[in-house]
Amino acid sequence: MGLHMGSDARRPTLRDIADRVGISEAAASFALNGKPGVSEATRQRVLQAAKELDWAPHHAARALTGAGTATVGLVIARSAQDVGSELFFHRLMTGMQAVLSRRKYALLLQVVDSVDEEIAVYHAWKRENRVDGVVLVDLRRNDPRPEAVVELGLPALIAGGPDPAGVVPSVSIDDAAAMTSVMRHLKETGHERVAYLSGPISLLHVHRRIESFWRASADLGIADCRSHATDFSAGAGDSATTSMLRGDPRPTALIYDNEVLAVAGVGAIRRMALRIPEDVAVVVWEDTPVCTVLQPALTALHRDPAGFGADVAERLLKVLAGEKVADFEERVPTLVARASTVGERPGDAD
Amino acid sequence: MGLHMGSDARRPTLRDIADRVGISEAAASFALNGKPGVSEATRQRVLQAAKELDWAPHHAARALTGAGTATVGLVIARSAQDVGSELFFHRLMTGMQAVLSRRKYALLLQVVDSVDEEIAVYHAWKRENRVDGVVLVDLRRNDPRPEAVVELGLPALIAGGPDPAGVVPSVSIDDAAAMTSVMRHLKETGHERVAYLSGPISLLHVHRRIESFWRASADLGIADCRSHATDFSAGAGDSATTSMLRGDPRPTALIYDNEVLAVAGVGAIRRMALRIPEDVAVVVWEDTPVCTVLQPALTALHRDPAGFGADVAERLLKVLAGEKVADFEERVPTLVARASTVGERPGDAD
DNA sequence: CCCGGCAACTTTAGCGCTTAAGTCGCGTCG
DNA sequence: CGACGCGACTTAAGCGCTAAAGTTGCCGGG
Repeated sequence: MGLHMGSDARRPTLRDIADRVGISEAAASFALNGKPGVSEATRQRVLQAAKELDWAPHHAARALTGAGTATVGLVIARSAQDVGSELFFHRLMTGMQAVLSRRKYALLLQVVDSVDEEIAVYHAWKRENRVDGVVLVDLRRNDPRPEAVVELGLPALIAGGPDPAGVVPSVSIDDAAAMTSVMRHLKETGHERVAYLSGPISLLHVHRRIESFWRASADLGIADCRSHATDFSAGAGDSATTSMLRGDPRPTALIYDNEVLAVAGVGAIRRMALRIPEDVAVVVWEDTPVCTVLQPALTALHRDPAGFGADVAERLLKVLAGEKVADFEERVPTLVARASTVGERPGDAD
Repeated sequence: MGLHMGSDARRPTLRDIADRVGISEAAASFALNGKPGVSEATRQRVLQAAKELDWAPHHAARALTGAGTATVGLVIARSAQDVGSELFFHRLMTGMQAVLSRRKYALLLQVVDSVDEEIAVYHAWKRENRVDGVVLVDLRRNDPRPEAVVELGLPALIAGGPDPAGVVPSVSIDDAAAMTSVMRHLKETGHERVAYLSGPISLLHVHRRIESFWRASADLGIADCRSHATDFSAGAGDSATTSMLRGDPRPTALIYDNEVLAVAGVGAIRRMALRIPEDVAVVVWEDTPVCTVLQPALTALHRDPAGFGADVAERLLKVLAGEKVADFEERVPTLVARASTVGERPGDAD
């Protein structure tokens, strides 16, 4: 029924096209790749034949002759995949995909348990020639990955750099500026005591945020600041919030490094019968659907993971094309002020 | 520094191994693939040489000789990727990966905007020989995809079936049983008027849930039931909740099809100054971190997306191996009763 | 003692495509 | 008018691996 093309219908090859047009395979190849060596007339006939036969280059065959694999790899270490950042990851990936697929590149995904395994995957990919390049995410302090991929000769790009060692180009998010905008906002809304509940310091971006937190504290003259590292879990969010708020004097504003932490924190705040934002203001470092839907809505740092992913992919493709690419800094995340810091403002059209 | 293996160091091939051992390429190939035709002694020497040279089969070369591509594809249509289900998807994927990578399979990912584009991707993958098989997600009513992959001769498996047409095997979740358990729970906690805020009926699983909802309503004798389809958005969750609760008599329990809907709904409920669960009980069809962290914690249907993904991958691999696989039903999601239906029970250790 | 048969290889061919190195006819320049 | 250059192809080789079809050398049976 209809044009039946079962699995047995051998896919067309260059041979078929060549035969149909009455030329050699090589000529057909030239024509299809826009190379010189065929007349325009012939080229057209080849193109036509290719279309009629529904021909497409055999991916493996191409890869075998030296063209790349048209595939980029992404390894997700399970630790980087805690519940708080899954959404971010997912969007990063889909963002990457948007540009990759436009360029006919595929995304190869792998989930592993540790950084060591991750490096093992890079080895395997390289040995088997499975990918042309990889994206490194969630850099840690003293991360062995940049060195590893360089040594392997595996083109790479860091999502969320910059690379301290400077050996792998990166696309990064300006955590310092973002933190500054958060602190400025808190300063402007009258806070003098703010606590930052961060993720694990082993993560490079967390480390940077903490540094900026203290710098901003100094620069803006916010006298009483404290920070506390968590493991990103709800439990940690709850207990850290509780102990912070037991302090005397207690902080008037809390910054949470992710959504899970924040929602747990809000729960703890409520349990202590404190009001948001009158008693404590809350800011979250990631704008997720939950932020807008909670009551009060949470002021959040809004970034664009998909756009980030797109930039990452774009630059990785440049690396693959042999271009030297410089480190790139994303647009600074914007602070979206909501009720959790500014209170209900009826006229707050949005 | 250390064992340097720059990108220029040509990767070893069968030739290298053969030379080193002093046999032919073919013999080496036999040895490495456990085929008869070489003595055990030789086989060992080949294996040894392969290890020493850090050899691995060239993926493209293998694919070219008829072996598969050791890659399975997954296309995500952007519509299926609304904020409420991103988490589910992400976990599904990582679950698939767990089994795929163990078998040396890779996951190829693609994001598209429509079902048509999705089918186009399958065509392209097939033509270019990029994948051995694909996973179909988020089946709709009259979905053209099962037919399409069959016609293409592209092995496939449906995640979240069963396929109404019965042409593609599936791994499915028993929505009917799940819905029944929800309804039974509500009946037991004394509800006689329940409203179901579902996703779009065009989705097969939503359709099934709605059907089961009504069946359960009849079976359990829950007199006053109503259901309302939404687009999964927070806005819809808010407005649908509001209008439901304006009904007279108003429902005493609300079932939400996903997290975003639920959180928005809880917001609306609060705005109407109703108490949870005293005035309205709430159940969510997906257990996410937010459920446990909200106050009151939300009773939720807990499934295991990663386990689901693993099952899907496993069965797809069987299909690829040429085995006939029957439709498979996952363990029924379990209802996790929390404060939003049963109230605060201090003795509720967990 | 010769031949079939078998184990243990080797040779050859080929997967689908690219590319370097021809080949051939034709217009052109000295 | 002949060598030369060039456009338009064709041939051949090869990417790394697999698999079918040889090729040995050795052993046992008739």
